[in-house]
Amino acid sequence: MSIRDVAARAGVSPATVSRVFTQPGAVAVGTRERVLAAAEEMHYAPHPVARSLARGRTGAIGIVVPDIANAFSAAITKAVQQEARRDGYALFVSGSDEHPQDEELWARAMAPQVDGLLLASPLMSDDALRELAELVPVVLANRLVDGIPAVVTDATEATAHAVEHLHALGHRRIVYLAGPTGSYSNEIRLSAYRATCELLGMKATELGPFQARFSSGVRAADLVLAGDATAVLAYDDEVAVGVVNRLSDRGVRVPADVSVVGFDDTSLAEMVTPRLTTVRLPAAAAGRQAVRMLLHVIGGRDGNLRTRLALPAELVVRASSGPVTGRERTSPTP
Amino acid sequence: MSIRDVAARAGVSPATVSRVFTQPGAVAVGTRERVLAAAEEMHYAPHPVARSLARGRTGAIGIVVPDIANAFSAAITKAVQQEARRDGYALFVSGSDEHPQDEELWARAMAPQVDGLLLASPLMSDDALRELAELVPVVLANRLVDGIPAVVTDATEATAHAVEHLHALGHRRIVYLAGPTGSYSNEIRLSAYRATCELLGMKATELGPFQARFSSGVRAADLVLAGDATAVLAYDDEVAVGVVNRLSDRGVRVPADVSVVGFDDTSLAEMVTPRLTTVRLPAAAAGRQAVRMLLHVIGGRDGNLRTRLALPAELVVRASSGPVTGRERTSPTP
DNA sequence: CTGTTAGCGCGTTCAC
DNA sequence: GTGAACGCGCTAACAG
Repeated sequence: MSIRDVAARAGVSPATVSRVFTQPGAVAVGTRERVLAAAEEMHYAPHPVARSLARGRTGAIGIVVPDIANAFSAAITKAVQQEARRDGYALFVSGSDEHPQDEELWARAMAPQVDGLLLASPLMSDDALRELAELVPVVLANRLVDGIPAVVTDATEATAHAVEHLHALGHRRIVYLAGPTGSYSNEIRLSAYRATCELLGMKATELGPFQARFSSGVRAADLVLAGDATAVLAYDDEVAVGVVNRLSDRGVRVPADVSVVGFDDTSLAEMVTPRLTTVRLPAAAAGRQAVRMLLHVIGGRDGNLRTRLALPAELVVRASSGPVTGRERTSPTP
Repeated sequence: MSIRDVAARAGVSPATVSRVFTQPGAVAVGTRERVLAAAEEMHYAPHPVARSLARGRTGAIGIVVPDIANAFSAAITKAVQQEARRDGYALFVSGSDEHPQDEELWARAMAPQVDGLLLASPLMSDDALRELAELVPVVLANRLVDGIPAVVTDATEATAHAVEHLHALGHRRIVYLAGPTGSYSNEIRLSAYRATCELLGMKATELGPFQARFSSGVRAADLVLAGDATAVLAYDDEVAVGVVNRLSDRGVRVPADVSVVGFDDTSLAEMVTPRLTTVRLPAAAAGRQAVRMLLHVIGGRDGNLRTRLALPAELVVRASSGPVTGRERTSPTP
């Protein structure tokens, strides 16, 4: 049942049927209704693949995230999928497992079958990114590269707030648990952390790099305890939760002995005990805006959309950060 | 740069170029290398859309999950994506937000642009499912419908183990927090719960239905406390964690006063305090097997793959379940 | 082993 | 407002 069958059934040419589905206004009302009726009866719908070939557009976009199962990636993906769907676009998803090479591989594999690509927190090189952007419209999320449109969640200010918050609680030795090297998010957080420490006259100490997962936090916790820090700024919520867990297991109380702050404010943050103080990143908004930007680049959109957008983050104070009381150079019970 | 350009450059016909990329063995070595060289120089790669149209297959499969951001859905999706990629298939993803109608809508939207569809814990009717399966190869995950291939995680036995576990700890009043009505997982859990209660001479009590999310658990906790149950079997980990949180907030200790058991064993289970006793569902294995089955149905696979697979679940005892001590008809401090 | 011939199903000029 | 003709890029059936 192709366009020809419908045409025959309705007594018109295939071209007219095509018009009915692409520019209904250009067809006489009577003809249109006759065609629609025929299509309805035959359960006809335009074949997406044939349409793609003829139009040169696929009606699909793709997204590559560091880890599909990671709560932050999932939050972005969810928003992206919803927004894409609103415009009739389907969404391809691929996870890179934080491997720059896989990332590039999957991105290139997707490129020819989509109208545009969304890269979330990509780790590949600027050059690789630019080459990719030659092949297909690309929008970056949480990464900045000259010449490529991007949406970033800007945690600079909020990170400063986090450090100030801890400082105000009396903390003078705060350690930052670094995320993946080359990650834009990590660089922003790290530099804001350093700058604020300097501003407040504290020494900046970093541990890592760590992969953005729970087990990294567990491992990091022992490293933290080996030092004299009273507060931890972890790369993301998962790491932070790992830290809290291990600390608790070792008898160190949070926040009485050590304060812990995360990043992202994924749903996890409110589910753990104590509830996590964290820097909230607008994942859903970023995902939505990235799609808008991508569809704009792909074309068809009117109005001038900005090609670079920074969405501010925000410190959310909960229960994992508190005043300094316990751990003053006294080593914890192991 | 199409197949014709490469053909011209290599001095062969388009058909030969096509063969080089589809059945290299059928082309003389010399010719093949000449073609490959030409293709290389011109950065030629077969156009996926044109290929799809000619072959009648898209090289993509789709999955519809209840909620992209849900940890269990994400775990399945991740495994599915990895397995699909191994066979060169791209993956479309769509979330239904647990709305049966959206579910059907997105599934139908995907149908014409994929070679097969994976439906995870679908809520739509059997008939809707069968109609869909007429349109495109379908494999179900965690749902059983006559005539449609399926992979299910079978929690029957493990649910019994969970109830026995609680019974052995001295619990005699266990309440089950039901998940979405019409959900296969919920039905399995519920009936196994009832059967085991009966077997052990306990009254089965249910609350719900609840949506599979944290906030549902929070709400459910108060309902639980209004009754006299000493143990809770929650539809899934998220709900269980919601229960634990609210219980803690109300001064009820877990597991000293009330024991809580979840389902899924998502990463969440090990991240919360106390660590969650839960029935582990083999999400990744189910995802992988579902893909294998789908690709088998789509065709090309040899060997006889079973069309229905049940993967056993397993009770994982952690810290949220313990002996009855506290709550013996004494109402908790609000 | 290779080339020729036909489509796959639709969109889009052009005339009418 | 409508139809005929051509092309999107590739694969498949048939010759040779």
